[in-house]
Amino acid sequence: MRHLRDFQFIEGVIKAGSIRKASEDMNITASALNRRINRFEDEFGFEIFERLPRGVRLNPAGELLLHHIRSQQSDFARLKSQVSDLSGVRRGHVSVACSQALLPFFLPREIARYRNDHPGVTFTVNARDRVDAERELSEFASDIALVFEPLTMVDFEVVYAIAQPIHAVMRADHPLADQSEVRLRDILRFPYVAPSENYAVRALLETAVRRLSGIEIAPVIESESFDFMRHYGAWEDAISFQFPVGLNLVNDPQLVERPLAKRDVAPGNLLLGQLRGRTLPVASARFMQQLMTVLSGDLLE
Amino acid sequence: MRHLRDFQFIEGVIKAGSIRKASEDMNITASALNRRINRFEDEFGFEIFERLPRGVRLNPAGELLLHHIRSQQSDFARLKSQVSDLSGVRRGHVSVACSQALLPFFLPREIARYRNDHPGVTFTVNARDRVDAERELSEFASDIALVFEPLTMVDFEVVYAIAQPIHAVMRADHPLADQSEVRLRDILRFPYVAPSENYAVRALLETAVRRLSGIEIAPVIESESFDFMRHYGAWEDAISFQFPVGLNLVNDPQLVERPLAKRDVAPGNLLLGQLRGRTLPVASARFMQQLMTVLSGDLLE
DNA sequence: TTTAGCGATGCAATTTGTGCACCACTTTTG
DNA sequence: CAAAAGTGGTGCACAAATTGCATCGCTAAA
Repeated sequence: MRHLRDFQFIEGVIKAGSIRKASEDMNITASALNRRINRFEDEFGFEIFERLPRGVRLNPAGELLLHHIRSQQSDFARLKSQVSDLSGVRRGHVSVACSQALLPFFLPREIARYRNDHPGVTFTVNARDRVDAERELSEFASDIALVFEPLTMVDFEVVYAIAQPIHAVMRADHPLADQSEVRLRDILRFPYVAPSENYAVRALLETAVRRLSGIEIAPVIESESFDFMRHYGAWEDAISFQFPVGLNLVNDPQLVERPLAKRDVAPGNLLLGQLRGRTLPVASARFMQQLMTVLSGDLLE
Repeated sequence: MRHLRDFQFIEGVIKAGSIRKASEDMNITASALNRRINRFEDEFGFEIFERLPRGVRLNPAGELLLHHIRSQQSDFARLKSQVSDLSGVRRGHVSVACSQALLPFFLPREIARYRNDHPGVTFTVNARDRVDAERELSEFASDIALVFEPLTMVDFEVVYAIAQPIHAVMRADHPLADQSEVRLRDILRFPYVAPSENYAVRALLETAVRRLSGIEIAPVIESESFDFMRHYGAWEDAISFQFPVGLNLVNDPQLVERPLAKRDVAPGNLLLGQLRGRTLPVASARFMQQLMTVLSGDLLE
């Protein structure tokens, strides 16, 4: 669109780091691009770039402008999707940043269900940790985030939160498998695998174990991949940990899941969120609505 | 700004109702303006105007676009104000749509206090009824609304609500003046003035009186101007009604105010609000913050 | 039926944007 | 220490987009 062209050029310069480099990327002469930038700054009333000997860099005013540009592009995309909506076209794109745990079962199921009703809607799904997820939201790179307790919460607006007790996953013939809930103290006597430190499951386990003084957490395997840990159980009889939303063991007769006793370990919080103050495109808003519905339903089961 | 020019032209056409009329208002030929509109619709991918024999009118897609335009202009203004803020300029403009009752004392006092700290900030204040106030918010014509219980609430986001019991205003030598609170039944025996039907005070009184079957509300004067009604008390010994936030009788020895008994008349709700989902300019957000503080303080007094 | 007002369009004039060559400057490189 | 390789900025001629004018076809009001 015509009215966003200056913004696109500005974005290009930001990404390239210099006007000349950007000009090569964008099929325009450096001089023309330079004049566009200068004219914009003139009309805007403020400089937005620092001129350095090796290129340009955004100044604080430029940072604000960049956020405005991103927000504006996203707004305009939403407008177009709304308009095609009322023309009966029903298209759109949803991008989700989520914790690893949701990749194998939960999100595929939900996205398939959504696309069954709205085949014109496409998706982007990326695994992101809590910090990156929030950053993606604020850069308008993702519409929706679904993560476990982000650390920093300035731009993250929690739309829905659901407590997730940690479950222990073990073989069906494991000595603890006949208990309806398992005690942390019992688990620590058997081999177990655990995620590395910057994952919510590990943080909660550490906190809980620290209360049982004298015991230290000592997984036989430490990994960042929940997928790996879940499959490892097929080879060694070791307990792994997962949030229920990441589990779907009904078809696997070899494995069972048992919740950890609530008095031992605090539950994690699965947070469904978006960029604070942002109005989502129709498709994303509807998908978020579906997630809320299914999450609150899971709670009731 | 350059990138908003198409939008300004579109707005002009909407306001004028025809391309030719708009072209006269905006120093451009009808043909050029016509081509701008057509080109925009081309690039946008949808028509936004219905072509009628006597001019043009927005179609539904155009209505959505118009809202986008308004929102965009307001966003850009906010961006500029933020940027000048970090240049240390501290300027801005706040526009308030409010109930009549707040015009004589409350808003003048608060605005003066705000401008004492921020002399660069200018204000627009307009008296609007509940429906018009909400419409102004959604058209980005006002930033903040301060009204008594708007009827329709779709676009009105209540930021702060405070209950306001109706007070009776009477001469200091009135027979009821020695009571700390007055009963509705007693008041109805004396002459009183009341606002016309579409004001919250009147609606609450009607509801209350309707419970006292057999009695009908019968003001000796009915007016839309609270100012007039308050001053009328100087000429005839009649009771008038007001919300406390609209009163400031400490300097007037002739008049006293007494709350109506709570069990007789429900209190009104003074609602401080903005357009749902909108991020206000810095100046407006700060002024709103001040209003919240003072309103919650008034509650404690 | 006439008339007045509307949006659309072809064409020439004009304004605006672009590319090229070059400048002044700073950091990196030899 | 000097040359080289970057950078953003600028004057000038040319290309492209925009505008204004005249005019068409159309519809509702007079």
